[in-house]
Amino acid sequence: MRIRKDGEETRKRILCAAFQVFGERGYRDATHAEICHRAGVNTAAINYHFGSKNGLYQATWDYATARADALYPLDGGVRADAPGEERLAGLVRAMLQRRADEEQLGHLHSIRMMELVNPTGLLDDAIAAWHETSRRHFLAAIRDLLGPDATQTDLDLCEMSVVSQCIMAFKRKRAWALKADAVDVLASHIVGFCLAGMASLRAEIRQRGDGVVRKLAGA
Amino acid sequence: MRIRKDGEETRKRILCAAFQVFGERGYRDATHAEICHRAGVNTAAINYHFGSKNGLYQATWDYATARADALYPLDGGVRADAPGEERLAGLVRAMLQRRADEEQLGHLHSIRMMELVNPTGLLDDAIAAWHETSRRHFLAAIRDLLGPDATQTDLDLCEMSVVSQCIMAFKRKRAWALKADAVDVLASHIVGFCLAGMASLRAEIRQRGDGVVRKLAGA
Amino acid sequence: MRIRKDGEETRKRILCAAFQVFGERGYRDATHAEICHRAGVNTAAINYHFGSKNGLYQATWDYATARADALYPLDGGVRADAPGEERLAGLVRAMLQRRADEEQLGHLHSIRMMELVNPTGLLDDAIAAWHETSRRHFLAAIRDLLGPDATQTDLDLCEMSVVSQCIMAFKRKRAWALKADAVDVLASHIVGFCLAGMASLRAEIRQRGDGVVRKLAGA
Amino acid sequence: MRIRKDGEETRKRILCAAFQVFGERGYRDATHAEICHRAGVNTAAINYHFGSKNGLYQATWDYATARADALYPLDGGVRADAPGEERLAGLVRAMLQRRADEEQLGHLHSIRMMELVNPTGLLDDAIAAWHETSRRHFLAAIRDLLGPDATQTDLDLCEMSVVSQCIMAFKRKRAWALKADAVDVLASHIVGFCLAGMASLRAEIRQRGDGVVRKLAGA
DNA sequence: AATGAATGAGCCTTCATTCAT
DNA sequence: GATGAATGAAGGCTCATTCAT
Repeated sequence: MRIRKDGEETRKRILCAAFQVFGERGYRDATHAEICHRAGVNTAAINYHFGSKNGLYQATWDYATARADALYPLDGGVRADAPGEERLAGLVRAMLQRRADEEQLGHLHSIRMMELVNPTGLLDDAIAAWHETSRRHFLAAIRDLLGPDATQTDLDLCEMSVVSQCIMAFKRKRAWALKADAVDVLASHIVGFCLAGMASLRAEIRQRGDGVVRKLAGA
Repeated sequence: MRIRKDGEETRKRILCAAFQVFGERGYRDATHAEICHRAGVNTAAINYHFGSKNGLYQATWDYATARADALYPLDGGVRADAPGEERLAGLVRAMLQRRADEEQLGHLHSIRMMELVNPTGLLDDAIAAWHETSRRHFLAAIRDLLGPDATQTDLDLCEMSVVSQCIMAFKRKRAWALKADAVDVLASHIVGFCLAGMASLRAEIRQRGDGVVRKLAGA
Repeated sequence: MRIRKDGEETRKRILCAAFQVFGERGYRDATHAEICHRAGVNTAAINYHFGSKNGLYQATWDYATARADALYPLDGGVRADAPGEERLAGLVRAMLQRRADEEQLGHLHSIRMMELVNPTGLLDDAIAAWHETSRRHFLAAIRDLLGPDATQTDLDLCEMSVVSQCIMAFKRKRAWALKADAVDVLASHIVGFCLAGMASLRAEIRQRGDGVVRKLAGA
Repeated sequence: MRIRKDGEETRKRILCAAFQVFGERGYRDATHAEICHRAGVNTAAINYHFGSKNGLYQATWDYATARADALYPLDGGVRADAPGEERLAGLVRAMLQRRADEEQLGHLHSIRMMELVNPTGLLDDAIAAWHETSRRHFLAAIRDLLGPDATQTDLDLCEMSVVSQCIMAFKRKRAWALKADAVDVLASHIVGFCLAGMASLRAEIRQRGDGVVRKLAGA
C-alpha cells in the first residue's frame, strides 16, 4: 500500500490540510491525526517533513501568507501615487477580499485572530512583520487624508478605526442578509464611513492648529 | 482540621478561578487541574459542583455576565430619552470600560472573542442573547442618528462599524502610548469618528430618498 | 473494575515493580507499560503518583537504598573501634551480600552499574552521596592497614582494588561452580587477597619513608 | 555531483560511526539516525549494508575487536616463556591501555561493560569467545604464580581479582589526580597488589597441602 | 459536602524498517 | 550502489472523568 510520491507533493498536501485544520481549530486543538487523515498520509509524516507540530505551524503560515500576498497584494493593487481616497478603498477592499475567500485564505485570518486572542507565541515574529507591512500602507493613505498636521496618535487611532471594521466585518455577517456582493457592500460602507470620520477629524485638527496659532498670535 | 466550607462559597471560589483561567487560556486549554489549584480545591470538585467542564463553563459565563452587567450596564447608564449622540457615547464608553477592567471583567471579553474566533458551541445561545441585547441598545441610538429613512442594512452596517472599533480598540493598544486615560481617549475618538460617519451617511440617505421622491414625482 | 486501594500501598506496588524493571532493563529501556503491568495498575498511574518516569526513577532509588541500608548497613555491622582487618572483612562481606540478594537488592547494584557505564544523569547526586559514604568506611579501614605514612594516592588505589573486586565478583559468577556459600568463599578470598596486597604495600611505604629518612640523615 | 564511493569505504565509515555511537550510548539508545548522520550517509544505509541494527552491532564488534587485538595483543606482547610476574604485568598493562585509548578502543570496553550489565544477547557468543581467550592468558600466568597445587577455584578467584581491578580502575579515575601517566601508576599498583595477594595465597596453598600430606602420613 | 485515587482515551513524538527509484 | 520518502508500532505524558470513601 506504500505509495511513492514526489515528496514535494506530499509536503504540499500536508500543508493544505494543516492550513484548514489550524484555521478551523487553532493550533492547540488541531491534531496530527486529523491533519494527516485529511492529507491521506501517516501520522508520522508531519514530524518527518516538518520536524514537529510547531514546525508545521510555521511552515503553514509561510505557505499561506505567500499565496495570499500573491492573490491579494497588501497594497490593494492601487498605485502609490493615487489619491488617498482611492488607496484607502483599495486597501479596504483587498483586506475584505482576503477574509471573504473562505475556501482558501479566510483561514489565514482565523489563525491571525486566534493568535491575537489566545497566542501560542510561535508566530509572534511572523505576524508582527506582516502587521507592520500592512500598517505602513494604511498609515500612508491615512496621512494623506488627515493632512500634514495630524499627530501620530491621530494616525494610529484612525488606522485602528479602519482596520477594526475590516477585521470584524465578516464576523458579524450572519446578522445580515448580505451574500455574493457582501464585499462590495461592506467595502463601500466602510470607505464612506471612514472618509467622513477622517474628514471631520481633519477639520478638528485644523481648528486645533488655529487655536494654537491664535494663541501664539494673541500672546 | 478540615475547614468547613459553605458549599456556596466553594462554588464561588471555583467560579472565580475558572473565570480567570477560561479568560486566559480559553475553554479547551483550560484544565481542571489549574482551575482547581487556583481555587484551592480538589480536582474532582468541578464535576461535583458543576457536573462537567462544560457545565462549569456555562456557569462561569452566567456568573461573570451578571457581575459585568451590574457594574457597567449595557445601556451605558444614559437615560433612554437622552439625545442619540449622548446615548452612543454612553454605550461606547461602557463597552470600552468593560474591556479595560482587566482584573475583573476583561476576561469576559476574551471569552467572547475566543468563542467568536474558535467557537466551542457551548455558549452560542447565551452569547447570542447577550449580543441581541447589546445590539438593541446600539441600534436604537443609531436609528436616532441616521434618521427615519435609514434601512435595516444601514443600521446594521453602522452598528458593525461602531462595535468593531469598541471590540478591537484595546487589542491594538500596544501600538500606542495610551495609558490610564486610554478609555477616555479611545471613547472620544470613536464617538467623534462614528458620529461623522453617520452624519455623512444620513445625508446620503436623504439624497437617496430625494431621488426616489423625484422619481415618483416624475412618474 | 476500579479497585480503591490505600494509595500508599499502590505507590509501594509501583515502586517494587519499577525497582525490578529498572534493575533488569535500565532506565531507558524500562517502559511505563511494563512497570504498570507488573504492578497491576493503569499506565497513567506512574505520572499520577510520581509525576514522571524520571520522578519514579529517583523515588525508586531512594526507596531501595533505604531498604538496603537497613538490611545491610554500610559499615558492615562492625564496631568502628574493631581492628582494621575485621572492619575490612565486615565491609567486604556486606557489599557482597547486597549483590547476592538478587531477589531484593541486587537490582540496586545493577542500577548503579548501569549509571556508571551509561549514565542518565538523573541519579548523579544521589549516587555520588552514596559513594562518598561507602568510600569513607573503606578508606578508614584501609588507613589503619596501610599505616600512618600512606599517601592519599595509596589509599585511593587500595580502595579501588578492594571495591573493584567486590563489584565484579558476582558478575563472573557463571565461570565458577560457587553456589549457596558463594558469599563466604568470595569474601574470604577477597579479604585475604587484599590484606596481603596492603601488607606488602605497607612494607614498601616504610622503605620509601626510610629512604627519605636516610637521605635526610645522610645530608 | 554524487561522489562515487567504493561501497567498502562506505561500510567502513558506517562502522566507525557505529562504534562511537554504540560505545557512547549502548545498543538500545543508539539510533540509526545518529550513526548515519555521523557517517554522512542515508538512514537506509544501515539496513542496506548490514541488514539490520542487529547486524551492524555484530559487525561493529568484529571490526573493533580485530583492530584492538592488532594494536594491543591480548598476550600483552610478552613472550609465553617469560616468568609469570612479567607476563602478568604485560597482561595488566595491555588491558589498561585498551581502556585508556579513549578515542579509539575505549568504546570496546564500554560496549563490553554494557553487555555485562544490561545484555542485549546479540554479542553473547562473541564476547564469551573473547573472554575465553583473555582468560586463558591470565590463567596461565596465574598458574605459574600460584604454583602447581592451586585448585581451579584458586585460579578463578585470582583471575577475578586481577581482572576486576583492570576493568574498574578507570571508572573511578575522577576520584584521583592521575593524568597522563595513569596507566603506569595503575598498572604498577595493580601488579604489585596482586603479586602480593597471590604470593600469600601460594603460601596458604602449601600449608593446605602440608595438612593433607600430614593427614595422609598420619593415617 | 468533598476528596484522593485511579483510569481510558488520546496526543505528540521517536525509531527501525521498507520500498520505489 | 545508494537514497529519500513513508510508515506502523510504541513510548511518555496529559486530562476530564469516575468512584469509593
